[in-house]
Amino acid sequence: MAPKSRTTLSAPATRPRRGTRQRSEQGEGSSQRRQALLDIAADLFAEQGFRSTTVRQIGDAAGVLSGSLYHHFESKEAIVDEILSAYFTSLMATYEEIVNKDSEPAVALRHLVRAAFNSLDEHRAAITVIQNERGYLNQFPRFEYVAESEAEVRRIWTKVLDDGVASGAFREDLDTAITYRFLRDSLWVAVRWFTPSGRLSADELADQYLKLVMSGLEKPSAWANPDRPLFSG
Amino acid sequence: MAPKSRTTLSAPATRPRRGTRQRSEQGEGSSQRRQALLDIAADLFAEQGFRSTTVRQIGDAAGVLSGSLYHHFESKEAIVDEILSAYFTSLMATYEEIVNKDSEPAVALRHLVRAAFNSLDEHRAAITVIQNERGYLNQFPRFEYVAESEAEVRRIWTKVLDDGVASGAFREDLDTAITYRFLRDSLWVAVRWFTPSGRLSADELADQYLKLVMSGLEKPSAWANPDRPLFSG
DNA sequence: CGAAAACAAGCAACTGCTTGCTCAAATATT
DNA sequence: AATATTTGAGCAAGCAGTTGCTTGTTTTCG
Repeated sequence: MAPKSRTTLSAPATRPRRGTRQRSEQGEGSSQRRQALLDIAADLFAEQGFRSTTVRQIGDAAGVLSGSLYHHFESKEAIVDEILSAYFTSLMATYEEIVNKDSEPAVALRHLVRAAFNSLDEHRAAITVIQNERGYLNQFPRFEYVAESEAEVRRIWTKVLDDGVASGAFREDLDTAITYRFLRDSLWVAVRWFTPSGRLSADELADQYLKLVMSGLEKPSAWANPDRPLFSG
Repeated sequence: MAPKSRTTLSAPATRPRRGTRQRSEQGEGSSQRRQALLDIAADLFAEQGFRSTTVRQIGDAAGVLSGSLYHHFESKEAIVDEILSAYFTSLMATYEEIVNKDSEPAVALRHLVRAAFNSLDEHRAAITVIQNERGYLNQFPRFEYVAESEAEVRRIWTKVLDDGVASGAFREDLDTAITYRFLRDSLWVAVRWFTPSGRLSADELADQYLKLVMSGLEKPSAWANPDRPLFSG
């Protein structure tokens, strides 16, 4: 698994660069078979991580010899690459929609939290791989976009927090940088135990989480209005 | 790295007791060299994970050929085993001390949180490996104690939360099981970014965290006493 | 048909681990 | 003190199996 100076970038990269003939619309070709293989690989990556998953395991799970995978994908790395880019593309679209609404910070935060929980199941593999293998992937130019996208995500969340502090919705002594890390960690790591078939749905879990995070563990003191809303909006 | 039906236990079986004195009950011997090798391996495990770290990398980092490691350790698994058991032994001792004090739930919680942050640096490798490789290690009887210890940890934390709800210190509508998971996740995953040489010390970070988690993001309403303590105790 | 998909076989590099040996320092015996 | 023995630590070489990937051929099927 040497770096192997392949220059292809992320998924939207245009060149299939496969041999002589360029079959129409290849590369991004979306045969169902191809997508099925991606899903199978994603499941394994989510379970065992990227490095610890072998191409032979992927082949076995797909009922195919490992060599046959290379008819569909350039390399094992190309497989995660597609999984990761799909995740970030989807995530960024969701975020765009949320922040473009220009809602109150507390409302925007709720939308972000819900979006996070709702993405856990569909993008389990991407989230797991990024968490467990960020350092490793960072070595490769191919995966530079991962760090860039993460920075963008951080900017979006932090802005919502900062806006909330500025508008008086959140406590003014909030360290938004650290708060973001706590939120991000607890949200994304939930990928390890959250399943939509469990006791709580993604939205219910998001609401539980918001209640905890907005109002805290502590019981409101007796002299405080017991009916005050958990969060405004 | 298959489970491998564990046939040879090697050395101690055949060898008769050494002459006059017997020390070094084999394996548990703790020369400084041995400890140094453990530390080196721990750093690599923390950086790359257990499965992705090779014995040759450990050897290289120690300035030794990989084969020489087997003079000190039975196997690569034996190395993580020692790292993990050391962690749990230390953690349980700390917990014992905390819960034996029988303090108020909010105080006990604070102690638990501080203990968690303070363990991050010293036990970085153990915490990282457990997080990223729990599923894999669970396959082996050798590592059964990991799951058992984790369950014990969960019991301890959950009891503190339940006590807090019962005593009225924490809000009564708290789902303590879910709350524990959120707390655990955000605390333990901080191992990825926390360094004691950073902006905040472990205790300072613990206090930031407690402030967030006890009182929440939301600004106390105007009619509430602005001087109410963040947590009692 | 002819393209898409899979197979069979294998390569070079790497995996955890074992073996037989060296060698200096510590310990025991004379 | 001088000699003999044991021990701790390591090296060099290599094992059997696994890794990602390649190549040439065969099957499947619209």
